[in-house]
Amino acid sequence: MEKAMLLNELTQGRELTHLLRKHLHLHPSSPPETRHLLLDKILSSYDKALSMLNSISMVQTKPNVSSVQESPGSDASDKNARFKKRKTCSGWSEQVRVCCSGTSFEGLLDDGYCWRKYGQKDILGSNFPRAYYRCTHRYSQGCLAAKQVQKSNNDPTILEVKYRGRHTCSRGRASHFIAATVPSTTEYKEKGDHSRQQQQQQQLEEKQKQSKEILVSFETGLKVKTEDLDNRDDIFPSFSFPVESEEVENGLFVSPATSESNYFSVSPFHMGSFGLCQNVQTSESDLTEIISAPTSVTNSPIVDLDISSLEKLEFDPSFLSDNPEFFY
DNA sequence: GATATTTGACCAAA
DNA sequence: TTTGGTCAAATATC
Repeated sequence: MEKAMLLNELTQGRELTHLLRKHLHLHPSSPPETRHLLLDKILSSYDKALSMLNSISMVQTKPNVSSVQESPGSDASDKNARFKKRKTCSGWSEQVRVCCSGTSFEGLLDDGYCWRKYGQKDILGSNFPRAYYRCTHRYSQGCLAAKQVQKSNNDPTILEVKYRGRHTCSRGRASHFIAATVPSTTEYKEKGDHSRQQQQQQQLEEKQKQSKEILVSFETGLKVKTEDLDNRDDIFPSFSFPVESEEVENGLFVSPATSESNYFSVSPFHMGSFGLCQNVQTSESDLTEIISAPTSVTNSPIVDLDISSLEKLEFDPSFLSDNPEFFY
């Protein structure tokens, strides 16, 4: 499955390159923005492919990449365990990409938990520093959840967030970012589990009514991607876009059977992922539709597009493969 | 005063 | 020796 996705990404990159070439040769007077967008897409596609390769190699070399929380020495509250873990072994296992079309990330980073920043580092080869956060309740409740946030090299509007550990704290905040649970919802669609999916949908709708503030954040433009990860069954319970749901806690939202990327776009300005180019208005009901949009998620490899300015390029991934002649 | 953030230093893995 | 992750003192904010 990952191989197929990888091929898909690489194929997409190749075809986008052809498209760019076509633009350069046949439409030399086309606006430079279009070319830049194509370039961005190509880079994103290869980015994705590379990250897939990385995760695959991680699986091969480290069969057990489970949450660090379960490994000894990861409990930083234990002073004696200080520095025992390091980087690649440290188990940053869940990666989410948050893209903001605006200038502020704060709302998007508010994933429903209380995080406390404890460090920041310049990372070699990265244009932007990486910030380290841990749960505010680390010491009061022994919650070991942590995350690191870094702007993407290729696209500073994208935040790459890696999560580690589970939240064991009793968070007292309203649930946020329902959208984050969407991946699983779409999984159900894929699997044809309609009844369960309907239940999820109802729950989503209820929760949406309870958290209008989320919409404000969404209106600023948000893309969330969960990249796959080997220990999928550990992702969503510890995934830090919480939903106060028994089902979530019990894993109904958990353990997607596939390793496809899950990608969401809920911005009227960023409805750009392949296959998710419907017109969108930002309202609660529409948000629900967006969230449940099946095609956008599993069929859409992460490609950060801003189709708003690239309307002519709207297409579906299947279109790419079904219509290779389009590019020639 | 309590809590959060910043930032230089430290540690250990690579 | 380099570099990522963390600590903790200083500083800022409420």
